Amino acid sequence: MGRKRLQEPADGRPTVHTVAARAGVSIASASRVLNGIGGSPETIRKVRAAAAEVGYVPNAIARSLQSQRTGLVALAVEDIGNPVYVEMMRAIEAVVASSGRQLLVHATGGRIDNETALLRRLANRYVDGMIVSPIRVTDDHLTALVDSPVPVVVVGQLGADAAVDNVRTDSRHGVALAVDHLVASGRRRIGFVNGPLDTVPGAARDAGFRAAQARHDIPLDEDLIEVGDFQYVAGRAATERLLARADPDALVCANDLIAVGALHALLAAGRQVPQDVALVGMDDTELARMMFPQLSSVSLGSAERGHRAAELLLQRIADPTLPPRREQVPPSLAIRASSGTPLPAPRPAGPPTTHPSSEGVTA
Amino acid sequence: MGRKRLQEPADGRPTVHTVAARAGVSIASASRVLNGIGGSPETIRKVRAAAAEVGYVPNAIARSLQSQRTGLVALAVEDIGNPVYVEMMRAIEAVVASSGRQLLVHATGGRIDNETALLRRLANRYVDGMIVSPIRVTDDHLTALVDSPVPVVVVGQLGADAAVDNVRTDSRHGVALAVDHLVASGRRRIGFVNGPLDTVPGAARDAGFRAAQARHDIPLDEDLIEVGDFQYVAGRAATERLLARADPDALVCANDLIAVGALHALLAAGRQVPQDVALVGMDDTELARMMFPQLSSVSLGSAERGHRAAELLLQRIADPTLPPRREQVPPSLAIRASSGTPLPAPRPAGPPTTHPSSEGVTA
DNA sequence: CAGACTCCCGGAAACGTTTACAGCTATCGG
DNA sequence: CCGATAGCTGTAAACGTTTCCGGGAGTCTG
Repeated sequence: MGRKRLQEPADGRPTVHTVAARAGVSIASASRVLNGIGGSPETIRKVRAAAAEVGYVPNAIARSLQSQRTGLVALAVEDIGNPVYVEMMRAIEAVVASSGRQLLVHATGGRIDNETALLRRLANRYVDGMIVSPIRVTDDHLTALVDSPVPVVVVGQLGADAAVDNVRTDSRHGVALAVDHLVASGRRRIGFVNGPLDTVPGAARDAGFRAAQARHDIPLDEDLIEVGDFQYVAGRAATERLLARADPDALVCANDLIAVGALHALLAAGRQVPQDVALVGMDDTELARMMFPQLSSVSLGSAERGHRAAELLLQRIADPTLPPRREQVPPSLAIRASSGTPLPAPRPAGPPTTHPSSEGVTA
Repeated sequence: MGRKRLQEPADGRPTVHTVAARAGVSIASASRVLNGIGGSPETIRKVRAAAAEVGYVPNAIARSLQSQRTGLVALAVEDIGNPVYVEMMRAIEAVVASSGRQLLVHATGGRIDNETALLRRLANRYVDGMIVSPIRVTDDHLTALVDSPVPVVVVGQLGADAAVDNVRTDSRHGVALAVDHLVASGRRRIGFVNGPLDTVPGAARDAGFRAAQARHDIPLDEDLIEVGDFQYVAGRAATERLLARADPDALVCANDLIAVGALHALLAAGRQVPQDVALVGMDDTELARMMFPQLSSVSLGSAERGHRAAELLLQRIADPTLPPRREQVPPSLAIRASSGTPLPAPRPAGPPTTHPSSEGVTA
């Protein structure tokens, strides 16, 4: 009796040993019954009873150590306050749930160390896989991604040849869609409110805007370009600065949060939207439809990207030997009240300020 | 040699055994070096080298099984799309990070089974503790909360005597603040757009509205009360229904998402805010300040509640024998442009529709 | 009625880590 | 020069679970 294993841990919580002892069977039998595989009726009864009496609840950590899986998948994004990530998350969640797993989200808050720390911690087996959408990518970061012990899928641009599953869009082209639309509506003094240039999306959108202007032979006026943060407050402030020194007849914003800030700044400055200034956001989140007037916005297919990323991840979890793959989702433009009705209206349209329809016209 | 432990698991990933063998030391020494405790200079060198060569990365699951902690804390909320939870999350994150842990968020989507499933899964040791903010509470739920293997703190109303740490606010009183303010501004036909009555907050706010009306001797007009969902689209639809049958001069909304929907519906119907209809939201999220005009809103102290909940949780993790505690955060009212300037303006105010200040006057 | 087959059970190994313990060597004080 | 002490080291147990394997009992078949 002396060297017998301690049945009740100091912690007081029952283990499978506790219920096995109480039921008078071996831990193997207890485990089998608790997992619903085999066992004679009598054994089943005894084990179930014992488990109920002591309030047994299995230790998932121990189970995972044995089974080498946790049933959890993580998503790491910059900022959950941005509705675009919420939409992405919902799409991912749907796919992940269908595989019987649960999704956990972590907001990195753009603290890059935080993100790598998370990678190192979570990826070390706490989760079966991970989806990351970094807006800044360092080398340190990249190696952490590549030799993660657990499958990782990246949403967003990444160094060309990184050996990681990757779902991206073409936000340069997205900006071009917006500019084309505004030019076609007769706008010429098109302003651009961007996010930080040292982020991957910020840089891409800047390049896209300049290229589009050039393609339309519009001379570039740096006064019409302003940079802030990918946030509402910064977008509003940036727009105020821009309006103080220039007089745009249209504004392209690098995301919807910025666009909402711009709308606020415009209205506060007494400009009418879209009569005086046409406004186009980006990401096409619910936020764009919540505004009055509703905002035109370039969809970068966040939900679609999330969906694809989740599927890539599940496939890689199922077969880790798969070669790294890359998928691309094309942008599209949803035209709504904030940038006026398309010039030759194909169908009878009411006045733009009354009951704008929930559905944008997709270009 | 026959019964020697397998050094390279089928998986191919190196374990502490791999590096120990490669360094020519015992696993104990290897583990010590890797954890930075002790070891002769020579041993340290050899182990470090071996670890680097094979690309060793420790298995966090195994470590947790041994140490009985994971360094993770989870937050489970209804809907991350609602900015109120984002604010709460940020506050929680700050506290949790200061304890060296990381925060994971799960959106239950209101699927009650999902929430209990999450509780049972995560709480079974995957995380060191958990904060839950349920909007519907069933018995099943409650028992899952009470006998969770891991500390749990609930944010929101809960059955009076549940033995769980709990942080709440008084949203009945919050609604009263809104009504008082509107009545004081001379409004009499006050409408109310609420969320589902079978949710805890929905029921509380309904009771609060009725009580406040009664206190002001305003006869209750059921036509002025409408119920939808705690979402933008539902709020807009509910407001449209309400406007179709009644003519309010003010509207109280059960949260900011609903309030934004209401604003959209009002503007689309040609009503001026606040001239024709004064509007007050609830939760005082960033969304309220993003609108034009900015929305008055009843703050339920979400950030503060999150902060308190996180501290309660950390304390309970440190000492699980603590008796269950309950804390209460009082509501307050932020008055902004959507409900007009307070009648006797204490300081010179510009016209309400120009550049509304970012700061509301707190009642 | 013997052999084959099925079903159930318990012992023990395994997942990968940390750590208590004991043994060893080298150093130091007297 | 000897005993105490400090610092390293390796063996083995532990965390709580699942699962392989061999043995025993019962049933079916020829």
